Amino acid sequence: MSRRTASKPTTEENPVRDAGRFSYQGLHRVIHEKARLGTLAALAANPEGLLFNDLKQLCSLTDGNLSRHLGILSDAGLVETWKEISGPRPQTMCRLTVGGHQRFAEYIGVLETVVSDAQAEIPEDVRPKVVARR
Amino acid sequence: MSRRTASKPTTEENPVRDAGRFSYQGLHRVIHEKARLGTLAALAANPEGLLFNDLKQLCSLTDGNLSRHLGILSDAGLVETWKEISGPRPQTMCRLTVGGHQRFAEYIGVLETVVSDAQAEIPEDVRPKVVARR
DNA sequence: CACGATACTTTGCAATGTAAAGTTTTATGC
DNA sequence: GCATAAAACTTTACATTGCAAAGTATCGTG
Repeated sequence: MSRRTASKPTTEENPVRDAGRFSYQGLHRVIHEKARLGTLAALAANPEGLLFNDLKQLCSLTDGNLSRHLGILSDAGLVETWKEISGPRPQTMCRLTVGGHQRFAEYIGVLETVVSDAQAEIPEDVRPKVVARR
Repeated sequence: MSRRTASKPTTEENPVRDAGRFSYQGLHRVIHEKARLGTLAALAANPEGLLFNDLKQLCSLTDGNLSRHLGILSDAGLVETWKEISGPRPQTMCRLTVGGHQRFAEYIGVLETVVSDAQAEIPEDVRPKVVARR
């Protein structure tokens, strides 16, 4: 079991032929930031939208933090927010825009590439398994 | 084909039960930053190590940029660098440390979670396929 | 109608990603 | 053999931005 499962190193003998191979241009900052990535993932998992407070809990963010990140995501056209008047006081609802959904999907596609690049070289005995949560 | 393939929204009716579900604590900044993620992926793909310049090309980074990021990765104990005197002038070689390899693998494990979280809710027709490169 | 709670928003600081300029060492032309 | 250029990094400075603490506005309650 000492042989690596993967093929020989990608760049063996001539690394420059693969210039830009690991630049991951698609990892745009607006989405890549951890808090916003979590936010988008939560919204993607709840297409009907989420209340500000639920989103806050799901992503373990403070009020100020979520507010700022939502602002950034709104400015980027990835999410939309509106006031909902169901209940005692109005609350902010948010959801992905159509474009946001698309761009998030593209970003995830790049992440898949990163993961498969990495799995090609990380031996199984070191690689943690993905397990179901809770 | 209009039904979503995934189960009902994770947080339906009671989002708070899933508090922290999308906080992605394992996405540590040292690794998560795009330039460093690319650097680590390149080094993981070349376990024997890479020259400063080859790494620079592979990740499409400037000299100063790579230098700084390598410094950060070294300080964090993820990579090690040394001078190699093969050739006309000494060049810097870098490779993952054992711990760096391990921590990178853990990080990738979290990324897998992010990807599978996202894939659960992104319909296939919007989801870009992962294709072989070049 | 004062007081507290809820639901955010704004502000300020500290961290850091990026590029331009600087440094050191080695070849090369005159 | 000295000046100039190139290679290989390193340092510096600036602009961005993530985060938390403080601030604001609205609503229920006694």
